[in-house]
Amino acid sequence: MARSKTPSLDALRALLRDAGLRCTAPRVAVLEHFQTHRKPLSHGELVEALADREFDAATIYRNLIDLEGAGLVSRVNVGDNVWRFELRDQDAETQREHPHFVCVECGEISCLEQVRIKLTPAPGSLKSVVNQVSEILLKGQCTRCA
Amino acid sequence: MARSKTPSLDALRALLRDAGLRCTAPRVAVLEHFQTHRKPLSHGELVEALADREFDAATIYRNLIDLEGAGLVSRVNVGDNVWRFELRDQDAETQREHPHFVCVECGEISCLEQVRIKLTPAPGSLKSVVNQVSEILLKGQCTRCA
DNA sequence: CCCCTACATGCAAAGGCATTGCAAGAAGAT
DNA sequence: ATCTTCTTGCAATGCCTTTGCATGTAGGGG
Repeated sequence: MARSKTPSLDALRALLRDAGLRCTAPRVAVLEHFQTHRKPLSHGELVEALADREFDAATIYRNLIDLEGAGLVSRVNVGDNVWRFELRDQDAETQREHPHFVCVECGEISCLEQVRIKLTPAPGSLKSVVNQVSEILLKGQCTRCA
Repeated sequence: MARSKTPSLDALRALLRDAGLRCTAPRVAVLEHFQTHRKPLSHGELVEALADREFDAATIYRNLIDLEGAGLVSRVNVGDNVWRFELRDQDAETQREHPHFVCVECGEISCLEQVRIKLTPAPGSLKSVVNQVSEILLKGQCTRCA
């Protein structure tokens, strides 16, 4: 099966159905937008992006929560006190959370899909506190702002 | 000079003065509290902790901002959409930002002072986007919640 | 030691995003 | 086609963050 680069609406509907969610216009629209904008988006950004569809903001909000609950999107916080959501990789077990990088100057958010991060336990603190790392956020300066 | 374990009020005042800030009761109180509670605290937590002093919440809020601007405290966001502040290491150049770890279950925040983190650029994405990393946040499960 | 000015505080209010209650509406099974 | 259950719209609330403005005070100068 080819990697569905095509935002086939039917595929999205199937995705929703399989997740146990009803296929409603707002949900499909949200998923479709994520499909074509593969990076963390806030509720507000999504509402604005779909403004022409005239969905209620609360509906989109609850859809994001629902999609998160269904595992279709994941919620990330890049440090500006605004929740963001992004499409989760649905490819079976390939599914791996990736670190995010936020430029402290321009605010651009990047998904570091390819980067490996290694924690060196050093002395004692790490092992005594950290059991498992599930999310990584890096902040700094991006190359464009350098 | 010994590492000032003593929350000497005079030392705190000097710290403020050197930072170009006036020594007011709220500021000293805030710094003193940080001195004895060395971990990220939110504005709300601070207000509550200093409730008996009856400082205005807005005053404490602005003090946090001022202290941050002066480099005495740093602002961190552990992913719960609430700003937190913590005392910054003032020891000359020893001063190094450390990664933070937040347990997604109990919410406990840990400062990983000793941990070294290595980013493996892998393919292309890292180098093309990241110029400099200044802040690291890890989330996961702590050993107590394991 | 008193005076002055710039900076800080208190009080109040506004803004933004997150979250929820409720009645009307629509998806999907029968 | 009908019915049940999940969703949507609309409105309102809550919490945290942020700011305006008049009053008060720290700290330098006289």
